[in-house]
Amino acid sequence: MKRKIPSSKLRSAAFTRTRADHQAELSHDYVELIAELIDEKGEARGTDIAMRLGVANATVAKTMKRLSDQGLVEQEPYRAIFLTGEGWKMAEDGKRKHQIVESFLLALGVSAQTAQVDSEGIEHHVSAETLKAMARFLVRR
Amino acid sequence: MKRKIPSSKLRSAAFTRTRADHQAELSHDYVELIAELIDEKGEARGTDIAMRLGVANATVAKTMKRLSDQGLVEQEPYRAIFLTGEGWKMAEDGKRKHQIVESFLLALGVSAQTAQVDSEGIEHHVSAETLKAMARFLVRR
DNA sequence: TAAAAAGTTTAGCATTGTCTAAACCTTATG
DNA sequence: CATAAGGTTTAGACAATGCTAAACTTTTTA
Repeated sequence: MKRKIPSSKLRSAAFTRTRADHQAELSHDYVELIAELIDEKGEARGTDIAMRLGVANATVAKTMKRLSDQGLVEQEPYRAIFLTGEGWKMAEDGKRKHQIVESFLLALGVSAQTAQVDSEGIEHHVSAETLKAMARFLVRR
Repeated sequence: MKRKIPSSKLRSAAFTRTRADHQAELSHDYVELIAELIDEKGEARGTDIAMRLGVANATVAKTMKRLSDQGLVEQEPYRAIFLTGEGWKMAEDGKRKHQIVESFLLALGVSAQTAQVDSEGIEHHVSAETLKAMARFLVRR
């Protein structure tokens, strides 16, 4: 009973998804960095986030409000930023994905630096199925 | 004389690149679709673009103005849209990339539908080096 | 060929993510 | 412990991308 999905439908869906993805990606990047900073230093401060991400302090402050509304981070005014349970889950998930993709690219034979940079970009667009295939490749190759 | 690039620098660069990529992605998607429509029907009309991409007519009109400013498309008022030389180059480049990534995912063992969807997302984040590695894999596997 | 239908453009608005500059707290230091 | 230095927040601006509604042009059709 499987019907072929018309490619125009698929395209429109993919395009719509792209828009949503871009917002999600930003959240992921911020959340993952906050997790790293907490691991490294015990807390994540606005300035540190701004510096590492290469954006202005004000941008970080505004983004933190959004992430807070989304239930991903917790923050008191003028204090450092922490992750909620959900935030941690997202960060760990991202890290896992990232590691698989990066290792995969290395195994494929690209340079360490390219693997690092490309995996940041690719990480957010890899479905569970593709991720599994990459993991399989790493084991079986 | 090679110095190790600090990971914070790399991250900021990657993040910055991500922002630029997101803007470029939209242009790419529009341009590639226009190319497809011209191949299929001889011309690309606003309504067709809007329908396939799932956006409003007005959005297409606005985007076309931007693409025109960027020298990617050509258009007379109330007439169909065509690509400039640069536009064609971009479209062909994207198509080539897309095909490599999609074939690669298939070769990796993911389903046809996942390959189609994921390749749309991944395509825009793959460097020349990674693309080459994927092509090599396709040939040598 | 005049009227209806279809397509395109313009106007005006909303949202997101960024910035700079200024105001505001907190921490460190003399 | 007063003040300077350093972080944080707020205000206001801007560009990109999207929308709806209305105006306008082109094409179709009766």
